[in-house]
Amino acid sequence: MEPESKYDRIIDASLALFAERGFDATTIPMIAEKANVGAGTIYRYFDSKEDLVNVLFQQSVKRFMKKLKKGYPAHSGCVYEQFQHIFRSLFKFSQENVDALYFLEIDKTAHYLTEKSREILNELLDFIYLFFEKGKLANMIRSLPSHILSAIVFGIFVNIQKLVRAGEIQIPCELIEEIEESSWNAIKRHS
Amino acid sequence: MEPESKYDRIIDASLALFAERGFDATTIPMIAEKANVGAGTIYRYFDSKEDLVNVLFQQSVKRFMKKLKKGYPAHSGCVYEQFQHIFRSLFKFSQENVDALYFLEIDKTAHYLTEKSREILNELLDFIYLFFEKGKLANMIRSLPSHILSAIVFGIFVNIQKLVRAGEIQIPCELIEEIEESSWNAIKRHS
Amino acid sequence: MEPESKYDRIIDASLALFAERGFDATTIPMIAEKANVGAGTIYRYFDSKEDLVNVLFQQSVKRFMKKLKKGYPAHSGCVYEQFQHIFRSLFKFSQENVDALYFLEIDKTAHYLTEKSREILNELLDFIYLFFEKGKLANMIRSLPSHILSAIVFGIFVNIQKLVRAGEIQIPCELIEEIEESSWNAIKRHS
Amino acid sequence: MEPESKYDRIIDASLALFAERGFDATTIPMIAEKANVGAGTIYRYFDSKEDLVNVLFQQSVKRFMKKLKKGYPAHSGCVYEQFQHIFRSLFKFSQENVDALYFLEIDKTAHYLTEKSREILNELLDFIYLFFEKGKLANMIRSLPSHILSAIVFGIFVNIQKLVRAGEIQIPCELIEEIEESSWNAIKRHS
DNA sequence: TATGAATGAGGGTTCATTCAT
DNA sequence: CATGAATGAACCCTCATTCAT
Repeated sequence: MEPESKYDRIIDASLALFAERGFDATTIPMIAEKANVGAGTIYRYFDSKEDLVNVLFQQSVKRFMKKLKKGYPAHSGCVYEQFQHIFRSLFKFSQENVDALYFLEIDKTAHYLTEKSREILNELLDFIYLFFEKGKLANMIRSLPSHILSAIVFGIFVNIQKLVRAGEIQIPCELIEEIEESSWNAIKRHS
Repeated sequence: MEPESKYDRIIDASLALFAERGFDATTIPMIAEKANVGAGTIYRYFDSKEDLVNVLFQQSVKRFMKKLKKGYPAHSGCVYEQFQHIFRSLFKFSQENVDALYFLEIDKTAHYLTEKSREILNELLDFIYLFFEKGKLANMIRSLPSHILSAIVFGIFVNIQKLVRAGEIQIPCELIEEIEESSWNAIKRHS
Repeated sequence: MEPESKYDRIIDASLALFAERGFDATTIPMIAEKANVGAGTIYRYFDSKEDLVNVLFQQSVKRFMKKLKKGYPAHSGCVYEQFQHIFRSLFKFSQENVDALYFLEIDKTAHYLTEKSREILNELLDFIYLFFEKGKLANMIRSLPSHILSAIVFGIFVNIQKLVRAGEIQIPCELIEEIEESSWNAIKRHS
Repeated sequence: MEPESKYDRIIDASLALFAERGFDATTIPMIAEKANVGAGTIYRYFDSKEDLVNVLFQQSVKRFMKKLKKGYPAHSGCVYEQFQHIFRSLFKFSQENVDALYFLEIDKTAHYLTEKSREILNELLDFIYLFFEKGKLANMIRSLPSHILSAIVFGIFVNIQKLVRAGEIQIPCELIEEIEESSWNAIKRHS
């Protein structure tokens, strides 16, 4: 018997496969084999393949948001400190689950996402956008639309994470401060 | 009769569909209908769906590379000028064909890419990497691995382009200089 | 705990479901839920779904046959009296168990019936046929093959019973004498 | 190559199988094999298995209704003549297509029938009911609800037709007049 | 004895690909 | 050359049946 419960094995296997191949190219038999369960077993835990991906999506977004909000220096007023918190949350999150980051890369318009999933993603985005709005008011952040600023930070991070998953970078830990600074430079206001 | 040749119509239709829906969610009948040809006709020009996507991929990468090399200030020695050229090539390329950019967003590990396609992508990457290596030697670029620097620039651009295609940004033309500066700030050496 | 034994609850639940939905559209989980037992429990009492339906079939046919034979005026010689007994047995049987009648409506060629079940049905038919044969000899019954005469009487009754189960007739009790007469008219010899 | 078109072969094969085994016990592979076509081919002609059965149902009911209305002595006023027409239409219809009669035996509440199908069946039933209503007014028909009278006539005919399909009766042609009379006796008013 | 989680064969259906026209 | 009807492998999913508890 495997160390994990069947549910966990299905979660892990499908997360890995979705991250590697995408939703449409991942088949239920693939997930079943990787999770070492029967194909039918997946349907004891999830209504459908679509349900499964949405559970994973919502779980991932919620976990990231929890990590983000935990210890967020909302009242320090220091924009850079807040940025650092966001960036390091992203890093820690990706360290804990390389594959879950796949969902932060997903297009909001992905055809298999439910309305509920989109709502949850929007909660995350609202949080991020708020940071940028405040940062702009404080004259610390570039005067760009918040969704563009967001696209910049996440674009950088997610694209680098792809390299990690592809095995092209072993331990980005040492570089992470450099990348953090680089990201900050991308969005900060250069007086 | 349509203005374009059947071959071109197939190319255009499949490019648009792959960009909109992804490879796996795009079917041959969909392409045939959009291209206004019979499904069988596609197989007169391409061996398979996989062949088609690889032709498109290679064509897109090659076109971008051509644009990149044309007028590239290789000998000026000015790193910033070179960066500007790269960034503006990217922008012009995306202006001329919104859909082709889909392939610059594609993971090198996409399950349908052939070895040949990966090689061609690597040619592009080598060019980009060379720029970064020289830039680092010239003390103009951050001391980060070149594939990370590349991931930063392309991560920013492609992620923003997603917003364009999603219709969330109407005319990024006005913002493009801002974004260019932002990207440059992300990679340049801040003494 | 339910009033009935688990066996009885399975019998009742499956009978109701087969009558309502048919054999093929009834699933074991459905039966288990309605009977308030685990799905596996059904297999402690029956070898298979097919076995279950055959047990029900045979039980139903036997019960009806028992009712038919009980008090049958075999020696009165009065064909009409005998017919009345048959018809009223059918009616009483359907009153006592609306669902069991499902099996008298079943085609002898139903794909899930075993040879044994067919034999038992034939025993019933033989009894019925004998009645018709004697009735014809006594010049009381139309000169038609017995299986046709049988098809007439059962066709009428079972088809009307369908209306009852569909809820289109509330209380056929008042009409039953009319229907009995109608059925008798269909088969009796009109001199 | 078979004599019929693929469409016709699918129609014939599925009609035979539905009549023999019922909707739920008939599988698409079964139909494909009997029709000598690929399974996928069925979906070029029908949206789904449900669509197929509804097409067959509506076709059958419409054909029967057409036959029924053709030459119907609506204005003769002679109830017996009208009954004869109905009965003989039923007979001719069953002669032309043994299997199509399956659908006149179908429960109106069958889970796979669409609303459209039910409407079409109701048109047929309205026609039949009207005959009975007029017959009762003319004091020629028993004073029973029309749907019961209808159940009687169709119950008889369809049940006998089952014997034909089971191969238990070879040529009912000779007996048909007897059966017609028998059916008439079942519903006519015996003064 | 009783359970229901687990299974995998087989259901309905889609779609990349072929080929007769 | 061009087509689209035809195919069947493989998709997602259900459910009869088994078996560890």
